[in-house]
Amino acid sequence: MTVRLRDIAEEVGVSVSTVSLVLNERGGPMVSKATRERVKAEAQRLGYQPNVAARALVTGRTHLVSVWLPRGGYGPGTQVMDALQKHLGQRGLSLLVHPTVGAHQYGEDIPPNAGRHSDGIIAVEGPHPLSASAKGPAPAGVTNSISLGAFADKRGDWVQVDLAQAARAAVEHLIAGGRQRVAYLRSADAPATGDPRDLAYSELLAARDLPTRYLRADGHASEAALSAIGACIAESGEDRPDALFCQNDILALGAFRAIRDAGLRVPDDVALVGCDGIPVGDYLDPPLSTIRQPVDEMCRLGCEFLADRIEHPGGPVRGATLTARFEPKGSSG
Amino acid sequence: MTVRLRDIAEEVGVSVSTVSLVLNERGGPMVSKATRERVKAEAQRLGYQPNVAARALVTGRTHLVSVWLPRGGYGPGTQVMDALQKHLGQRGLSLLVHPTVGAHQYGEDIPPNAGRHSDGIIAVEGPHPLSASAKGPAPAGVTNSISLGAFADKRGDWVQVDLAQAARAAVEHLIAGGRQRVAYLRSADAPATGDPRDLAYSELLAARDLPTRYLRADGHASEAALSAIGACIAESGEDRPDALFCQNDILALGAFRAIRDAGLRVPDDVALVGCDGIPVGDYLDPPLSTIRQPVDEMCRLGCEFLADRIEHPGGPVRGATLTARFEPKGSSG
DNA sequence: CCAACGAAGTCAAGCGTTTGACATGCAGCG
DNA sequence: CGCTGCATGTCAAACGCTTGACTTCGTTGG
Repeated sequence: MTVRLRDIAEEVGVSVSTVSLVLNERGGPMVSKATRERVKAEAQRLGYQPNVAARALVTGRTHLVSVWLPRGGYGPGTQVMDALQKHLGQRGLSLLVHPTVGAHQYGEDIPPNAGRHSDGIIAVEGPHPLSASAKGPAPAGVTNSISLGAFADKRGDWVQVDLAQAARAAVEHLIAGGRQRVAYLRSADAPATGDPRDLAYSELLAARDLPTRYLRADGHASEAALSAIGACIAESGEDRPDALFCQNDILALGAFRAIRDAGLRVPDDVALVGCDGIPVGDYLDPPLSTIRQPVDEMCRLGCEFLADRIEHPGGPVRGATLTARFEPKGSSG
Repeated sequence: MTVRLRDIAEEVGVSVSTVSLVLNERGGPMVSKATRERVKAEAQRLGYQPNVAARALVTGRTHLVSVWLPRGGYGPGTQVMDALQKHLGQRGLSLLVHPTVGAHQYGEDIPPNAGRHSDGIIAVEGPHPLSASAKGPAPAGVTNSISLGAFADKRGDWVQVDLAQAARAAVEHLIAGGRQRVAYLRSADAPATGDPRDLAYSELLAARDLPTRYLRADGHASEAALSAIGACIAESGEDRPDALFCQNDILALGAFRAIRDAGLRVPDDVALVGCDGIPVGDYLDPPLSTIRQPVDEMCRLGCEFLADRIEHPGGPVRGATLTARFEPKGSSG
């Protein structure tokens, strides 16, 4: 059988309360040094581990945090998870991961009792679970949550990654390289409006009187980009884009291949810029120009804000803005 | 406040037990259709969601499953998580993810109470948590676990992916392509012995009287492969390998780049084969030859075995072997 | 010598569910 | 009319832990 507080208490000859007091190092009534030592030793010897359910029942805290993470096309997913684990772990919290259908919608992937298991929710590239825009069932009993990413929802705690400057830098870099027909490739799954990449693109091209061209991949996956760009090149002839700004690196990967499949070269024939800074980008030939997101810092702040809110539910709303950096590499000329 | 069984009971005018009985559809005492409807309606109206901690305390089940997943260099990580979520979700289980330091060792990443939160553990490319070889603290109260992957630990339930045939096919493919100096690149973090890729390599080369050459990357990351292969090429001169069999795709990625950085071409100068079948492999130029793991099937079976064991802890040990497939693409000529 | 006090520890209620044992009422039967 | 049997429901203990209120006892100050 698993060992309970009572087992330790009986062994040592004290009450259950005393054992609890000792093991939790609480400030309550005092326990003599001698008893404390005996209790600790016995707990150690028996290999006691608290029953988290019982503890959660009375304290109302589980020391678990739910992470709602876009599935599939979300490139930085692994980095985000590792970073979150690192920072949450330092505060004694573990990760309950719910991959969701996509950015800004939660769908069927979140069980209705999702909120009950955890002390808080980290919505990566998604709105706060209770917001009107959070499609899908609102889990019961959720009060602590934070929204992270480029599309952070600011109706609660948030950490936003500002892509605007980097996006402008990227587009200007393409234009400065002499590109005349710059296209923008976005995923059909992404929020349609307010994308800072899109904004930078349309603004800067308009300012130079260059034509814009919007391409749409049917989903987040590389495959979708592959067929979208393949079709675009096939039907455009000489009019095909000579530069491509992709909403994310996964799409860029598909575009990369479509360009080569068409017998064209990157960056000579088509310059390519992605977004996110996924690790494999550096290992392509040529390496992928990208907008690198400060994933670790974003997660660090997010964990700090959420952990603080869990401790003090009534505290003021907190937010922070980080800036992404454009990193030109070989793929953009 | 959150709504409890008692709130529903008072509203409807029945006892808490009755409400519990209705909501759990248990076979116990009968409840009239009329009451049942009233209870359900009221639960719906109040938005009742059970307190999982209280339930876990009495039933001993949390409906959570811990996944111990190698961090960093483990390519199929995201695929595995998505597949596990899909299959566990169908059985009402959610995912508690613990990224660990690496295959076959758990280290500091597993909190000592990890076992208490979940009904079972899925050790991906790792030994059963209670095995002697599971370095790191053995979490208390763990009885249900399954080991998944190429290095499945068979001292409990397991699903193994057999790489042997595919590895032989890969090596033979390289030899058949006329390669004379085939090298094998492995990670220093991987288990040193019993690797079927290694075995196929050494056996088949010996059978042909071809020289073997072992290269070692200092870790799982592409970066480690980059410097290992870079150094190898620099110091070998004409003697450099003309084919490279990599323990996994992430390493292959680094090797890919090192080869190009040295001014050599894939596959003309060096043929390349990886292992795992990570999604990006298809988008490289040329696409990466790889040994594709049946990730989804592995996860499906793993979830089935584990879920069954959770239901019937005393059942017989179960195991299954799946075979990986060699998929030659452009990178191996 | 007695009141007051602090240190050390215990009591017991309560967290929200589940569940086997029991209660109630009514129909049918001999 | 008393009994059995069934349908419908309630009781109350238990799960393991936390915590505010309380007890006990030895010491100290007046």
